[in-house]
Amino acid sequence: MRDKAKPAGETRAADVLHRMRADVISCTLKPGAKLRFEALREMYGVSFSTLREALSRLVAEGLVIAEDQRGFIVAPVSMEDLIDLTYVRVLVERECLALAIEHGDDGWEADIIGAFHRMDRLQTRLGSNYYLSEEWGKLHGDFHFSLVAASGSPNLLEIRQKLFERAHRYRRMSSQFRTKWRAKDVEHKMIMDSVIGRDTAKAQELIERHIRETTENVIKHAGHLFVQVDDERQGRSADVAAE
Amino acid sequence: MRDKAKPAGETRAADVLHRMRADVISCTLKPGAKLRFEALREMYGVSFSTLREALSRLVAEGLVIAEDQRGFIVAPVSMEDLIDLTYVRVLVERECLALAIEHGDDGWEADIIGAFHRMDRLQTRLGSNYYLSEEWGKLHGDFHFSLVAASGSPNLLEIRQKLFERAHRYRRMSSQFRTKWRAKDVEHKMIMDSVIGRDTAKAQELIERHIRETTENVIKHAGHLFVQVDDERQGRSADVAAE
DNA sequence: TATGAGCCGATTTTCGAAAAAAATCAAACC
DNA sequence: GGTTTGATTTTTTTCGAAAATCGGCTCATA
Repeated sequence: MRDKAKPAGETRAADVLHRMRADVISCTLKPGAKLRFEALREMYGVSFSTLREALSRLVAEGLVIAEDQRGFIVAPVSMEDLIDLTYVRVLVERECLALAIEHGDDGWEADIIGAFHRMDRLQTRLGSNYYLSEEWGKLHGDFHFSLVAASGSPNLLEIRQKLFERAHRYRRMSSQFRTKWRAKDVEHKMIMDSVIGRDTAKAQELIERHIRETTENVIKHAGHLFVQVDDERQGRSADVAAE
Repeated sequence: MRDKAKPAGETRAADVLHRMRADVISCTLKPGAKLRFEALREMYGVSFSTLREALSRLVAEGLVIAEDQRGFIVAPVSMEDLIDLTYVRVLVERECLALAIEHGDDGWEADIIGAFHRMDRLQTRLGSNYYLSEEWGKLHGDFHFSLVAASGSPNLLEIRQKLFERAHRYRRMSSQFRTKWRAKDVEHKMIMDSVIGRDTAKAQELIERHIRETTENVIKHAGHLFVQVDDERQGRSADVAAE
């Protein structure tokens, strides 16, 4: 992420918002890190007010926390949050799946197959370290979204998307520490088949396991990074600052 | 809401955020209304940037919509949104209740009883038109929150809260047009009793009916206000502007 | 030595003017 | 007559300087 912005069509603040969200999710901006305006201004090439606007939206999304009169920090990660997040995601994803399977039409099925193949193809092309790639993360997100896209509930889908992004940050944390990746592609294939086969119970069962196993892997590989919240304002973070 | 702010402890932008959120929810700022900066600046007595920050957060909360390069509007209301919102709320409230009943302790029960009595007392004091009062709306919200406060899932509670506020806007819309109020207090009492009696199934059943009946009443009394989304950008809104 | 009042540098928060973009209106053209 | 083009006005968006606030430090006092 360097100097000059490229505000193509959208507003400059919206551009910064997108970039900052991506940077938080990908842990380029590390959990718990203090966000100093001077540094951010240089990083994204915009002014105070514009930054502040982007930060404010991230606050409302739960990716950044505002401490009144004391600036902003990247939302910390913790074991408790990961576990809670997993719980809520299971609830929401199961419901989304049921709705989508109920309402989905042929076009929806086609989109799923398309999304799967895009993800699968890139995976083959990138080889064993595919999961570190930013682009694969995107396609993986698209695939999971395609499964539930036909749910017909905008409100639920919006909630799902925010939870997914929060979880992606945890996935990303663990992927740095892993040398071998479990057979996700097989899981994805099975989930897709059960969804298109309109087997609601099985699809829900599979997605739940998929989510839970991912969480377990995150805890196993990245659990040591999590902040143990002390008593006072102390528990800054286990890790680095913005720069 | 007039001129000078009272930024007690919190930041001025946070203060404006709270006031604007209340004004959107209470429909002082009408659904679909264009939000012009000059007018808002006068209304809340702060500068452009500060306003923009507050608006940005409301955007992420779904109460305000940003149209790139064309400013902000209050999120419109619609039949479809109300129905979808109701669906999601039922799902979330049921889950929250189950969790709270499972995890709640004595203190939790005491808080519920306290919240109920505060609401009930004000209701008696205000007489037949209690539901128009801003203060009752607050205590009503507090009561419903107390029921689920012990759920132990911060993420789910946060989602619940935002959904509740969105729904409050619809409730508020209909309350203007109603002369008689159904026996909510009896319903609240029954819900409270089943929750404290740890009867999960019954509590879920009652809260679901409570939500659905409220929605039906909103549709009956305020349905005519909803925007029928036309084709193009046209569907401005059925109603008035900020001032 | 412990306590705390007051000052100083660093950082955040607010402001309103300036730049950019969209909307409005009018004249010219087909 | 109706549509396009271009200038003017209104509204939004961005900027960086100025004000407010915080956190740490010193130093006086008990």
